[in-house]
Amino acid sequence: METEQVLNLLKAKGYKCTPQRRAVVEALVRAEHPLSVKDLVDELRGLFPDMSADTVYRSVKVLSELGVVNLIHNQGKEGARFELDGRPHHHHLVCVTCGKSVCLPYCPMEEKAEALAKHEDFKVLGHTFEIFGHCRECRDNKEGTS
Amino acid sequence: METEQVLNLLKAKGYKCTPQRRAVVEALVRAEHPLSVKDLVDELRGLFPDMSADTVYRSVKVLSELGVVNLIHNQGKEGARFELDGRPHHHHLVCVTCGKSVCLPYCPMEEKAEALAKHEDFKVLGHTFEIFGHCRECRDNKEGTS
DNA sequence: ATCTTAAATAAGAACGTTCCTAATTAAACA
DNA sequence: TGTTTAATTAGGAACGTTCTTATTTAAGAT
Repeated sequence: METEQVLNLLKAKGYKCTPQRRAVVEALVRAEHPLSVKDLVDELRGLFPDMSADTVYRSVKVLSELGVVNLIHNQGKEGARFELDGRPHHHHLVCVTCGKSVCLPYCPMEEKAEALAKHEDFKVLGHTFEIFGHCRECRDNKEGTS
Repeated sequence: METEQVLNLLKAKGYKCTPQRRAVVEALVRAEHPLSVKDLVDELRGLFPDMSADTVYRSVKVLSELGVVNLIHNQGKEGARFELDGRPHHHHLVCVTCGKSVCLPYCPMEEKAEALAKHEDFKVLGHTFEIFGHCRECRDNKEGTS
């Protein structure tokens, strides 16, 4: 997905297109892997020396409400990560050692879960699903150093 | 599940049985619904005036590692909640307005997810799955006041 | 081009949670 | 019973995230 498409979507939904937001979108478009808020702030401080972390948080929040960005919760000490969503909704395997995430082409909501929520007369807004553990590489490294 | 069983399990696993921990366990055994850390701290300050929040966090962490306590992550502003796990592993519907949670007799890991993680050669440590939205009551209240 | 206004911003306070450190204490053993 | 030791504790610092407030600004209307 391209920067202008995202910005048009923002406008269409009544959001303003500020230089800071454009920069956040551009950084996400450029990114090869999911970015943390710290990644984004550090990168964007080059352009906007007093860009606040809050602006990044609010930008990615809006973008994920629009479905343009995926939020990857991290169990570990590291914070959340964000990626542009050029593909259908999906979830992640997250390595608690190195923080890397692998996309999972599976969503439990498409199965029984949605029906169960309906059954409880619950208006669903969203859901989380993540698997965390150790990736192959981190397990190999541990063996090597022990 | 009863307090002494839990404490025996703690001992059996090499954890110490401190008065603070006993009190945390007793509070969870007594509880009718999942408790937040604040709930626990407020309640236990009666017995231990300078009980720290950290002690509660560490206690419930140990208990959930032992599989005795379930952690319910909350998306809203309110923090996590904990409940004694007397039943098989399950997940929750969480209302983002009132914070209440409803147990969901369903776990996506039992289905395709486990196989997909294996396929990525990923050593699974755990997972999260929660559905959030508005419960019936909160939707009714909103209609009434608007 | 200017005015108006609702939305976005930066800064820092606040909140939930984790981490660090020094002091305390439960449990095992002499 | 007293000693030793590793686990646990309280307290506060630190971290990620959200909220509050006062200021700025993009976008639409004049």
